[in-house]
Amino acid sequence: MGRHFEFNRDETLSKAMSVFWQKGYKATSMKDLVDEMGIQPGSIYNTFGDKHSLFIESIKHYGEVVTSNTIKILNVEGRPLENIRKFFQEMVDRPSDRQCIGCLVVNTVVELAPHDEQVAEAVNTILKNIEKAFYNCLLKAQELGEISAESNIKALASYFASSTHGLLVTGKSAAGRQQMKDIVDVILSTLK
Amino acid sequence: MGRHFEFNRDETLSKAMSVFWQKGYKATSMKDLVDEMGIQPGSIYNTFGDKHSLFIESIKHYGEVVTSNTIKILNVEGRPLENIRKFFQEMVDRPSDRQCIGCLVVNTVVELAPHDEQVAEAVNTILKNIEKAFYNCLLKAQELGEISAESNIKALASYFASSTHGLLVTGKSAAGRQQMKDIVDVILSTLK
DNA sequence: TATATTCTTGAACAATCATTCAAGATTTGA
DNA sequence: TCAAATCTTGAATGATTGTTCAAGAATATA
Repeated sequence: MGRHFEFNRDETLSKAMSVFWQKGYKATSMKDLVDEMGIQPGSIYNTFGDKHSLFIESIKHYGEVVTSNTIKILNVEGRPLENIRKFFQEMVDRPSDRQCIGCLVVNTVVELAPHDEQVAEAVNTILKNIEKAFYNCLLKAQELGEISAESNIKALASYFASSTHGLLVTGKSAAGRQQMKDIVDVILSTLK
Repeated sequence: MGRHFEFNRDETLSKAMSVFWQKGYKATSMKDLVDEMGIQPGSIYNTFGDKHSLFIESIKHYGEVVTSNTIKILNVEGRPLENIRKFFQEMVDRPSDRQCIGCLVVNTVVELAPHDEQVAEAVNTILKNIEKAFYNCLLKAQELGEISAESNIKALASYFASSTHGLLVTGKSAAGRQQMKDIVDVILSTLK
């Protein structure tokens, strides 16, 4: 009983996520959120709590929607190493505006994680998922004999995750496509 | 003629730089700067202009003092590849609080560069210097026969710079020392 | 239809933000 | 010693911040 919600919770959360992704946490004002989400402050506070809680939810939403979609390619059946190559190729092929906004998780690690325990926890969960995806992929590659049984795939997984972060930062600066391609070539050379 | 300055310009600039480094641009308030720099708003505005100008100067100061000191190791005479290894070893050996604040340039690339042309320019200048340092080091390695003449040292220089950014992000998250060491081992394996 | 319940609105709030400026302090040159 | 010049101070400014809340709108049940 009572009045119905006039907006879809997931849709507005997704819009909030986009604003935080583009502008960062501190630079996003409640006015920005009101404008973009299309609902008034009261509805935001009633639905998501305060700005900080909305941000935490936005990060989790990012992990469930954006990140999990990005790393899906690593789970494709067939040739694991080829999946890793495609993953990095994908990072190079992004249009320049997409390079500029980078990744909400990496952006947040840099801006907030060291000063905010709650944010750090939400972000680290996603980071672990990324690393796990690389690890599982490398494990399959090892089982299929695509890489040596002596390879330290735990170290390799951490390395590919860290390399991804590096590319996301490099993509945000004035790096051109060719430079990104060069870097990816070297990153992937560790698989030979 | 007239009253003398009671503070040293470079010293206060260095203090401002430290605050921005620790907290980021948006999260640093004028009150923070007044507290840390030890001078009143009027003196800050009189000496450095507004907050944004002070930030630009802080970045340039960082490039001249911190970055240039960090990459100095790449120019040491003798065995260039050993210099690169020492450079990355240095990144691993940093204490955890140093890992957390990361690098002002990388922090700024992520937080501001995509939305602020002036900042982007100041930051890109430093990024180019880092890459150039790697390039010159690799060039010497090639001349000394430490690496093959066929190596694409331009790509390698971009790669090492990008890898450094990745490590700085990884260091800001919950990564432990062993994980950082593992990553560095893989990064350096491209030199073999 | 009447009442209770719940969501929406947006004006109002106190706190904080970056910035300014007039008054006071200090120094130099006359 | 006086006047001009320059730096320091910190209260005041208006804008913006995140947040609240009372009034209005919509729905469900009785």
